[in-house]
Amino acid sequence: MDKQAIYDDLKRQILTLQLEPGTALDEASLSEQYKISRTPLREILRGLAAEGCVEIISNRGAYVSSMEYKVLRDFFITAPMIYAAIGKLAAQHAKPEQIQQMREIQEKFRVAVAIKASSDMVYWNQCFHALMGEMANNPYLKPSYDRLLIDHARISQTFYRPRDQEMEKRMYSAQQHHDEMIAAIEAGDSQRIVDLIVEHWELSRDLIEHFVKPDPLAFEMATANS
Amino acid sequence: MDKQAIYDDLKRQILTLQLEPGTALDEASLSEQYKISRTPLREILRGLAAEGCVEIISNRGAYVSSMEYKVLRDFFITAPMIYAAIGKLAAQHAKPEQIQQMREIQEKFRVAVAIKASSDMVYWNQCFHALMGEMANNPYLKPSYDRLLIDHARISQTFYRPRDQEMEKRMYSAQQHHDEMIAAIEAGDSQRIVDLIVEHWELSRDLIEHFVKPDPLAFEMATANS
DNA sequence: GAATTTAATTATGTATACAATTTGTATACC
DNA sequence: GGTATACAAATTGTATACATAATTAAATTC
Repeated sequence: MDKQAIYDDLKRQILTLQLEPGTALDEASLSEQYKISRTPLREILRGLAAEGCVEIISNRGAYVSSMEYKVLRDFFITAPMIYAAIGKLAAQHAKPEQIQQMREIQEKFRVAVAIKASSDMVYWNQCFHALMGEMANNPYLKPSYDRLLIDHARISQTFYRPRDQEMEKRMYSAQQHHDEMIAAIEAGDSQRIVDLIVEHWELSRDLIEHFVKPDPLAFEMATANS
Repeated sequence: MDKQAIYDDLKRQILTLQLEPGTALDEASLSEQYKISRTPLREILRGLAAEGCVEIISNRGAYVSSMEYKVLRDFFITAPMIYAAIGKLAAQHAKPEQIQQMREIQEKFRVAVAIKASSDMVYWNQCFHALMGEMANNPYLKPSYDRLLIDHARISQTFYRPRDQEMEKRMYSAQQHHDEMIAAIEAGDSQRIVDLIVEHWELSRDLIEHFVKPDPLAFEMATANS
C-alpha cells in the first residue's frame, strides 16, 4: 500500500463514518498498521487536515474532524451557492474524456444503489461530485467545494436509514438527477445544470431538515389532544 | 524563529513577490537558512501548498505557485462572489474584539499608505481582509477565500506602480472603503457591506483590467484613422 | 559528430533515534 | 478526604542518517 493509497483509505474511512468524528488518530499505531514510518504518515495526516477531514491540535495529535451543530448551519448556508457555481462552470468547461469518466462512475453508483450497498453509494456519489469539481477547473472554488463534499458525505450518512422506503425513492431520484446532469453537461447547458443541482440539493436538505427541525405534522398530532 | 514564524515569513515573501512565482524552494538551503532540520521545513512547505502559495511536484520539489493568464480569468469570475458572501457573513457574526483588532490593522494600513511603503500596504491590506474572513467564521468558505486573497495580493502588486498619481487615489479610496466597512460591520449592516465590497472590488478590477484588456478608448483612437 | 546509454551527482522521500511537551498517577501536605 | 506537587509514561516534534528517484555529465557506440 503506497502513500496515496493510505491517504485514500483513511479519507474513505472518514467519509463513510467508519472513523467517527472525534476519533483520535495515533501516529504510532497508524504507522504500524499501514507498515510505514511516522514521517510519511504525519504528512498524510497533515494533508487530510488541510482538506478538512482531520483536525490537528499542536502537541496533542490528530483527530477526525468533528461535526457540530454549528457546522450544519454553515453547511446549509454555503453548499447551495458553491454547488451551483461549480455546476455552471462544469457545464462550461467539461472535457469529453471527463464526461466519459463520469458515465463510468455513474454506472458504479447505479449498481451500488441497486444492491443497496450504502457505503459504496456514498463513495461513488462522492466520486461523481468530485469529478464535477474537476470539470469546473477553478482553483479558487475547489478547496471550498471539496470541503463541502467531505461533510456532505458524512452528514448524509448520519441521516441515512438503509431500510426506509422513502430513502430508496430518494436514492433513485439522486441517480436520475445524475443522469440528467451528465446530459446537461454534455450539452453545455449551464442553466439546466444549475436547476438540476438545486433540485438535487433539495433532496439532501429535506432529508437532513426532517431530522434537525421538528416535524410540523408530528408536532400538530402531539399537541392536538392536549 | 519558530516554525510558525518561518511559515509566516515565507508566506509574506510569496505575497509580496519577493519570492517570484515559479521560484524553486529547495529544502536543503531553506532548512539551513532558517536553522531547522528538513523534517519541519517539509511540513511548512506542505502547509503552504495546501493554502495554494506553493506547488509541490512529486519527487521534484516545491515551487512558488505560478500566476498564469488562466488563473487571472478564474480569479475574476470567483472573487466577487466569495468576497460578497464573506462580507455578508462578517457583518452578521463579527465579535467586538475582532472589530477592535480590525481598527488596529486599519491604522497600520493607513500609515503604510501615508508613507507609501508598498510592501507594508500589501501586508496590512492582506491582514485586514484575512480578518474579515475570520469574522465570517465559515469553515466552508474560508479555504477558497484565503486562496483568493493570496493571489489578490500578488496580482495587485504586479500591476502596482508606486509613483502613479492614479494609484495614490486608488489607495486612498481603498483606505476609505476599509473605514466604511468597519462601520458597516459594527452596525451589522450586511447589505451595506456587500455594496462596499463591490465598490472595493471594482477598484482592483479596474486596475487589473486596464492592463489585461486592451484599453477601449485607446482602441477607438487607434482605429479612428484607419 | 550526434545520439543513446550509463555513471555520478543532487535532491526528494523514508526510517529511526532523540528531544520536548503533555497527560496520567502516585505521594505528600493541608 | 481533597488538593497540590513531583515523578513517570506516553505521545508529538525535530534531527540525522539512509534509500530512492531525477537530473546532469560523461563516455561509448553508431
